[in-house]
Amino acid sequence: MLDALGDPTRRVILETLRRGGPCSVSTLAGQVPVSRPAISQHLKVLGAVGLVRHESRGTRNIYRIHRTGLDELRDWLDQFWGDALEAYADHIRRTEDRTVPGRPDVRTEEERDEH
Amino acid sequence: MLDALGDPTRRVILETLRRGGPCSVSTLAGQVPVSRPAISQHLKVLGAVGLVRHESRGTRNIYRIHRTGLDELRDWLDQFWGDALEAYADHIRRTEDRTVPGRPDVRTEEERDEH
DNA sequence: GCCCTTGGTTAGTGGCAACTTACCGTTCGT
DNA sequence: ACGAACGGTAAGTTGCCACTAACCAAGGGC
Repeated sequence: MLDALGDPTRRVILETLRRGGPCSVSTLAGQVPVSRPAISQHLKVLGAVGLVRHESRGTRNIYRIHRTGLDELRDWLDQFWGDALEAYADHIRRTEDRTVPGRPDVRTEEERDEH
Repeated sequence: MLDALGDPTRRVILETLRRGGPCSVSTLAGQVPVSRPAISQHLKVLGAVGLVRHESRGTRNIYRIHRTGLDELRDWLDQFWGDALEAYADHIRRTEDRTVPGRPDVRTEEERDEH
């Protein structure tokens, strides 16, 4: 998924499909500075992770953006965020009992965050 | 940004920071199957795109996840989505006048989507 | 003072993946 | 039926990047 989005030309392909709407492989190859076979290979990768769908129309294959992959990315992002915040809260909680007894404002190094 | 997330070991590093909270470089190197210099280089990349922040503590550098990069990713995702839908609507609108006159339910091939 | 720890940087190497060229099957037009 | 357009696949090359080893600088503890 993120591997698929990691390649710049694949992002250009997605961007082209986004701006121009559904498009055939040759047309796509005309707008992206790369050979047609390369486009095919990239589309294969993009299709494998659900970022793109294609539809045969005669000899032409029309490709379009598909939301499955993007939804997946969004879910990953949301979960990553939530879990990160939770883990951070845990981290604070873990280090909280290291407060020096009797001197509540003196703390171990690890609790201090930001600067 | 997406280039930074494109590398698997970088994602492992992020995941480790997410699960364990803020962490020093050596500790990180102990949990990720890669040498310490590699970790440093990856952290440099992650820091450059705002996915990570570090804080010097003596000789140790404590790294933690930073939201800037993730926010940027979310924004990109939202904008990409919105624009894609809009572009798709445009595409429909463009092909709409190709409807066969007098037979509103007969349409040119290009308007049909999903199967 | 010294030494050990920590970590960023450099130089060099290996492997992978992006790209092109060539080929082949399919489908449309005539 | 024949040729052309379209597009997927295979084979081969190249360039980039992830990784390691070696070196160096800065702090902390004794």
